[in-house]
Amino acid sequence: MLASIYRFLGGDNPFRAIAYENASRSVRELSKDISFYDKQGTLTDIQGIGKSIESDIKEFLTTGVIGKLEKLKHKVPIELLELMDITGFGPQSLKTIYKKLHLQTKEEVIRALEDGSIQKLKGFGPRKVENLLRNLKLHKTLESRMLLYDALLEAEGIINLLSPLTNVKKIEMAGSLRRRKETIGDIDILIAAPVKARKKIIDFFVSPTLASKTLARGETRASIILKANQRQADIRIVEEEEWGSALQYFTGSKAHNIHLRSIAKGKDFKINEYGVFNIKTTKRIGGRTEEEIYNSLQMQMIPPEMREDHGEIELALNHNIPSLVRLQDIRGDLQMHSNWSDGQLSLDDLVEYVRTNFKYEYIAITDHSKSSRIAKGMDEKKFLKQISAIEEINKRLGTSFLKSGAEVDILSDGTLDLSDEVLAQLDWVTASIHVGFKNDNTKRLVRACQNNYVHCIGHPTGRLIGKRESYPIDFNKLLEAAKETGTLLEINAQPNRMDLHDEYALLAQEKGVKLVISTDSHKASDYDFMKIGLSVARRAWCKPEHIANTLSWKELKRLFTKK
DNA sequence: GCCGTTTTCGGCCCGACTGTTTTCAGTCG
Repeated sequence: MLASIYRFLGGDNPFRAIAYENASRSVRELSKDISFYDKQGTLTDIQGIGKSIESDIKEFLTTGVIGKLEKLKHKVPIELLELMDITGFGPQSLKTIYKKLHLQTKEEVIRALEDGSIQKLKGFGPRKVENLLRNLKLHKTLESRMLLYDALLEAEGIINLLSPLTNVKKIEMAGSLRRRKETIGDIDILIAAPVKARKKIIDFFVSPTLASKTLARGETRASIILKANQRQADIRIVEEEEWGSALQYFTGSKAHNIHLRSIAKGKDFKINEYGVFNIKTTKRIGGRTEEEIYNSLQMQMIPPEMREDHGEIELALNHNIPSLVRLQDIRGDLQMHSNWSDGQLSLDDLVEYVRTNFKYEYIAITDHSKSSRIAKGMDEKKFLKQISAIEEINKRLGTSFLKSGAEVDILSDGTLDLSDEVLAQLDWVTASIHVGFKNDNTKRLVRACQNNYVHCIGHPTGRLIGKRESYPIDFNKLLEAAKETGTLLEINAQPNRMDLHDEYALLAQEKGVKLVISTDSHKASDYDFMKIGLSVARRAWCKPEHIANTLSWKELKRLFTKK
């Protein structure tokens, strides 16, 4: 809020607004609550927080308000500032509208746009007014973001259409999509093509095949609203020799790039989307590959998933970038549902499909337990029957590929929905909470960890992105319990779960709690979700050693000798 | 307002696109 007020006030010091924006972003991205840092007295260790903002935060934590903000609120049309979230409404335009027409609310602005009074102002022509109105409308439909998985599918579709065009030398996703953020605002695609080929590529991109609206089009870039899902997609076209610098630039994040550029500046280099340049000689040093960009600053190449300016640049300068876990490191999927409960495939079909399409060494069938009625949960008797069925299939195939398992419900008191006798006979037990989202579930989860037959806690926070918040939970207590009992935590790879999310997965990784990436699949197309879980792990800076299902089955079971 | 491997003062990423101008300001990513 302070950031947008200062942005609006602008004037003598525009950098104050930027400072507040930076601080606000840092606080938003903290893994722990801000009061934690206050208690520790480490607020000013947070990037972007100095003496002044520290005292603002302290004031807010003790009194619930910031005096400075309350005063400023009376100096600016506070309701108008909301409009700055909408494309086209910058501080200067709003200021003009406010000063000349004395408008106070969003509704008044919309009316003034429609009745032509804004168009009479200097700098507001008919096109601008039309765009502002259109962006206002658009903002409503674009409020929610895409899930990573949906955005990936959409982007792959666009790439498949564009890549066969003449002279498309290279094409790749960029932006938050390439960094694999859990939700995506718009789809960014980068293309390498010679100048003469660009017009045809852009013509195709903005054509009705893909676009329902063209937002902007130039010689090197274009923005459209996709026909398929009414989301925004952008393309940029560069020369092949600019590929690395352009890909680096358009992948971001913004904070990562700004940090990188300031380092470059200190070395008398300049980085832009066209390459790395020596400022003094104006000579181009590199830019054909991303490696050239980072290497020119004596840095290691940084994987896209790490580029958030959360300390990865310092790691790269010290050549300490971890070798992140890769898809080919994953040796098995440990949460899969069959048609014995709510899955679609029979055990036979499931095994055949996975063995044909994946190179796994093992998979665990983890059907639901009896209290999950809606999911056709199974009782003890049925689990015993399934164990024999699995044995029979393994025997017939001459392998031990298929592991018997369960996704057992954690009941309200923290006990489990299956008897220890049956749990003891299963190869793999994941325990999850499926009901009771309102109460603090820390105790339930800790008790589940303490059960000797539980290997893993499934979707530990219970959130559904955009639909349901996590149930209340003291995550640090869960981490302690997991660490103490040697219980693993799941990165559930369902696109709308991604649970643990990247920040919690990072905390677990730092604490030495091992993680498991599982698809929680219910049908054949779900098996692909593994890559979603993998991107969470990579955003949490996980190496293979942090992920238990990169181990062979023998090594995996050895983790539980304590239990 | 924040920050520091040239700096505790003087910087703060940088180029494309749009629309309104008639050479550029505003906005975005």
